[in-house]
Amino acid sequence: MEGNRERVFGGSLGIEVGAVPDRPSNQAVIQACTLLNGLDASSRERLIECSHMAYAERGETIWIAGQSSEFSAVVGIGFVKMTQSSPHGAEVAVELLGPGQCFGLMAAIEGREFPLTATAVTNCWYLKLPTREIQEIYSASDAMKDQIVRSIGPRLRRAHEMMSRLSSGSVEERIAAVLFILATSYGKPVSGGLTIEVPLTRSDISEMAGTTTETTIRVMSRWQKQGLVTTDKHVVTIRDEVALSRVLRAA
Amino acid sequence: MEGNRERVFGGSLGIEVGAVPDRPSNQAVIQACTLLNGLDASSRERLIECSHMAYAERGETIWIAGQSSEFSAVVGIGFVKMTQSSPHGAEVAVELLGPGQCFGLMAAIEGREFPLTATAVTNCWYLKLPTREIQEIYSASDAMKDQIVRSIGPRLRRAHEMMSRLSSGSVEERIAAVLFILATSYGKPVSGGLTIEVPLTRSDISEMAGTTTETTIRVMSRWQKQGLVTTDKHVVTIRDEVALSRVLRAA
DNA sequence: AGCGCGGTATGACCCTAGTCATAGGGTGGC
DNA sequence: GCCACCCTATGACTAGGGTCATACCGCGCT
Repeated sequence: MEGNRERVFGGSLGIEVGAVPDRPSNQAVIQACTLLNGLDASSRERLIECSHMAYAERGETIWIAGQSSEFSAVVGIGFVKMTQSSPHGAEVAVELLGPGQCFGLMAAIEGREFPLTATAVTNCWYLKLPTREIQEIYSASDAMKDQIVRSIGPRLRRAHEMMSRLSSGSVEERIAAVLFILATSYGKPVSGGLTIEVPLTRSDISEMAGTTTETTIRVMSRWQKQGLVTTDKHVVTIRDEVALSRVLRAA
Repeated sequence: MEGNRERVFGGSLGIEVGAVPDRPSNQAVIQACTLLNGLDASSRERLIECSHMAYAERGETIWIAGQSSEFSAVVGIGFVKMTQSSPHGAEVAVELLGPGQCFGLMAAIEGREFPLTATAVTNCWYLKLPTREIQEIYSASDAMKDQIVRSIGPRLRRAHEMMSRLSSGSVEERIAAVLFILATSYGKPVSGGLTIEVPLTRSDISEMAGTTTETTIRVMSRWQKQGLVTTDKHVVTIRDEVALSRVLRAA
């Protein structure tokens, strides 16, 4: 948990990723989380009490796969990626989480080790929820179970879609697919494009597309030359949506 | 729902896949399903009443992605694969289900279209559960929600593991990984090996490994020559587990 | 100032695996 | 009995993209 130097990159759109963002309140984070927001007032109070806010710098590991789950977490400010390490040591990003999203919750409920590694993609604040309390609240709350079931459906579907894209299709397609998937969750329309409001390095993107950094750079710099995308301080903007979506369909 | 011709292949181990297997009772199928077995007696009775058994031949499509979910289903006898179609029309198998496993349940609960296509891998009997009843039972049953949450954790983990294997690693590795994953669910130790109790064509395996039929045939016939695996009537037996597991780790 | 580091950019090389083509065995249909 | 179809098998060709190497830029650290 480091200091407060100003290392601004990704400055557009008020993200200010290099700087340490303001610490949000426990309450605000829990309120922003649909999974927890449905809880009754007393459980929510209790969670607010026993949770504590933590800070992670860009690139910092929040936990590694295999660790026992003493707590799960909710993203407050910033972005967190969940990676699975492949047999060769390469990390494959399987999920990218933004404000209000839970991670490590399933492991906590089931009382097992974290299956994935959590890493901060930007400087971020996250709220640590003690496993004990989560388990108690979970077993008592019908609403929370329902919320979880409903939240997992989309996750599973995204995972299946990524699987199909990873196994068939060229690298170009996969990179384009990653950009569009990110845009659906984190895209904001701006004049002359659609900005993905997460500062990502080429290497981050390559992890998600299941390719190498070099290839991602090659593909994306070609797209930049063709005016399909632009990058400003690690923030990617899709400039020509139709042209980029043609990549998805083209051989 | 076709007839009863005898097309025996996959005869070992009492699977008799070509023949039409005996029709199981609604009750037996629901009892075999951990997700539904936890229900209270009255809900179970009701489900047994309103469900009806259906038959699908090897290769038959049970439903296709995008269809609205009038019912979900439980495998009674046989195996069903869930596939996601990639943008180029190739079907990628993301899950393989055996007796007692539910499919289409999440779509039914959420009241949305099926995200995946369900296809019979062997001749099989499956029980169709009307969406209406499932939704009612779901919303009333705390136990069912809990069961679903717990059953989905492993599915998500398997999906993430497959993602990491698909995106990094050679085709050989991926095929070996598929065999081992299948073996953990459907493997039975036999003298001199570990038999995967599902009759699968090379093409089925290639769908799961995200590669082509030809490459799968090439790789597996080489393994056969080296004595790592054998195939009898589409049933694969791992003969040399340590050698095959070395493939996972190698280059 | 100088160094180190992380990210971007680009070229050369080569190997993996996808594509296309061809053939043989087993099974069901007519 | 013959044809058609599916599955297995194998060869030849090619290209996509992974690997290695090199360079440049901006930034922070000493």
